[in-house]
Amino acid sequence: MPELPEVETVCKGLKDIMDKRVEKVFRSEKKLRFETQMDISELKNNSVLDIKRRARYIIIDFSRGMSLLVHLGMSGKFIVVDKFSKLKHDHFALQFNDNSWLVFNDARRFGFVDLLKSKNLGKHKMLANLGPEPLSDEFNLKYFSEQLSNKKMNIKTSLMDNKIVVGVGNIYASESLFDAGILPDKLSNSLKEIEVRKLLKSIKKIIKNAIQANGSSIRDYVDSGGNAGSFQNNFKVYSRFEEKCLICKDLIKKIKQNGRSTFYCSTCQK
DNA sequence: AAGGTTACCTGCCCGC
DNA sequence: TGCGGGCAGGTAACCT
Repeated sequence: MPELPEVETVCKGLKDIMDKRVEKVFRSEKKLRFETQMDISELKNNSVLDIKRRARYIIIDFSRGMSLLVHLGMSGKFIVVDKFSKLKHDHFALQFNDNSWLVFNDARRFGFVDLLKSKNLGKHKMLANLGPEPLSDEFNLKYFSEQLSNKKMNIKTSLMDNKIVVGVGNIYASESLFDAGILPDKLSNSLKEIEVRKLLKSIKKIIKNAIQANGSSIRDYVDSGGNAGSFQNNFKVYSRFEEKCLICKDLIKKIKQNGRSTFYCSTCQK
């Protein structure tokens, strides 16, 4: 499901649960990506101190030095509801002292929930080797040029490499390359400085705009309040195979790169 | 050792 | 209507 703008939107919505105290915990029988390090019943009687995002991971800090690390995978939802109805793909839930519930629902179960000591977060295998946030100052021209100059793989695959920059997934990789006017199958180390500069700017712009639109909803993405995003209305190429390019009217093309669909305009992108 | 391929899952949509 | 194939927003363990 989610790329950075979607996870950011979910996180913003979760501010509702700030300071609430956990009264009950629920875990389904089904396996997620992996099991929690600590027993989730440890959360009982502890309060939510903070909610953060790093890359596509959601971090909820609780009292007594515990943190919940959550990834939504492809199909995960993290929703606050008044009544918990144990739907088919509900795998984890917390009931708070005001009787509201925080529910993790994930049909494909590529996501996970982990509970660990906050001080161990930095060492967590999923967080330890991440590149910079796309909107941060560390993601700058010097850094980006250096990273790409080492890479022989196509530029679209590099954009989706979390060691280079986090949070840019299949949608925003295609959209950023279109915005920058760069063909997705160019080799990363073949980009000229002016192209790297353009691409850097486009990634930041697209991610920023998508956050403002509360993310993109294609099939089933919803935020913590159950609301869809609207950035799908701004797609220039993604999921527009054989539709007219909004700029030049030529037909949008689709190719497979690393097993994932890439959309682009062969006239506007060089 | 970088870079490509496969696995992990369920659901939906399309063509036959 | 049913069934098989292909596809889906992610990540990392495997191979070469």
